[in-house]
Amino acid sequence: MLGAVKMEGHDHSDWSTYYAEPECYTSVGNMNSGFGMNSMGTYMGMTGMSSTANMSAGSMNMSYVNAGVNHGVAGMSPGAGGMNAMGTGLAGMGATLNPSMSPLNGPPPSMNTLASYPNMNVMSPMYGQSTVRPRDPKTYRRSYTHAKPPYSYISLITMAIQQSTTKMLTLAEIYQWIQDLFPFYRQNQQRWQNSIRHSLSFNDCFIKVPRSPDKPGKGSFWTLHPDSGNMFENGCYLRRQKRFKIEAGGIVKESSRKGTEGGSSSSSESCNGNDSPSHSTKDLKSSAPDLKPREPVSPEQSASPLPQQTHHLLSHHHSVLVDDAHLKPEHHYSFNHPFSINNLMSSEQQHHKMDLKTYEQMMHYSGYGSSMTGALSMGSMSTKACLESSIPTDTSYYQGI
DNA sequence: TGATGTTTACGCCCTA
DNA sequence: TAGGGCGTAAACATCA
Repeated sequence: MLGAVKMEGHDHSDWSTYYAEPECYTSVGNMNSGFGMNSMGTYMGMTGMSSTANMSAGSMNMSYVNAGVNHGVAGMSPGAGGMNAMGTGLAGMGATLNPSMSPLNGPPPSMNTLASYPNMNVMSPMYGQSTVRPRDPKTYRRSYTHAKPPYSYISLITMAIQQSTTKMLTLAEIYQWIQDLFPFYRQNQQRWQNSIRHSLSFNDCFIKVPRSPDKPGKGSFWTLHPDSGNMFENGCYLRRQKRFKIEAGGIVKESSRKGTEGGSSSSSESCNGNDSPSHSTKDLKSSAPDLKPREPVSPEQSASPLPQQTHHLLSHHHSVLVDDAHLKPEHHYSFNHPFSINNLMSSEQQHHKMDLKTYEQMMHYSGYGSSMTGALSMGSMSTKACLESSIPTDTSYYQGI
């Protein structure tokens, strides 16, 4: 299934020294059991957590979430406690984490603050200068901030777009989001940014939406194809099972490629079974240049400023999100995988809706390998209410920061 | 001029 | 081993 994630640190001359020790994040290859947490946890490094045996993998994942949330392109400031709901289910973790895990020594970390940025400093590789366990700087050289995240560029782009309130980002915003979230990408920008651009252009799952004339600026907005939602099965943002491909004629296909990446598909089935026939997906992509731009507005406004076509596109998307998600377990916002964007980008509302009972159940599953955990990360996201809470119209998360 | 966007090519790795 | 996903490089075009 998911391929092993190769550690890539091409430009670190002493890369091996960073990961010479077993704590380095390893292959996510065998996802069957405990994949998510093992791999995520190892990737994350969790320098401060190595001494925290009780720390569940799930909690690691959650900490990762916060990084994503707090560093979103929305300009959210870290540590605002937006992820309180996440903490809701982490009562047990507080004790585990504190005080050793908290660099603050300040306000007693509520469940809210558990998820806040300061803790991330300790728990996240991205901000990997642990303040918890002082080490000899000469001997402690591992820097997980330099670990390449186990996400493909497509995954990163998808995550960035999905976490944005408007579900549209400019290229620069995507760059910024990635860099903010993953310090690894603060270097060698030319290389990975080229890959990002390549991914955006090459993959049909990304749609370019031109700016409106009254919103001048560089570059277009990029959004996700409405039918691309299930590229990452189970929400695992590591490697797509199937590529989202739009064939001539508007058929969403799984592609095949050899030699040229754009090779046409041999299959005519719609992407991952998401056979939404309501519109021509080809049109969505091919006609993207014709789309009038979005107003970079709040989602509440998104219903109107968007040009007809774009609006149609997005509203279709939203309706799909709401309606289809309710019907289809494998939907965008039904991701229940440890590497799910939901684990990275869980919204306050989502976690509010994860009832405590569910969480308690979760906490009884020590191993992340349990199929429970992934779903738990999303709590009751399978419900329409939760799904709706995650659709773009819901900006309260950002507002609450 | 630099950022953005498109396209082609190639290699690596994984899975069936 | 072929097919497919992905990363990377590079050339080129367009645009602010």
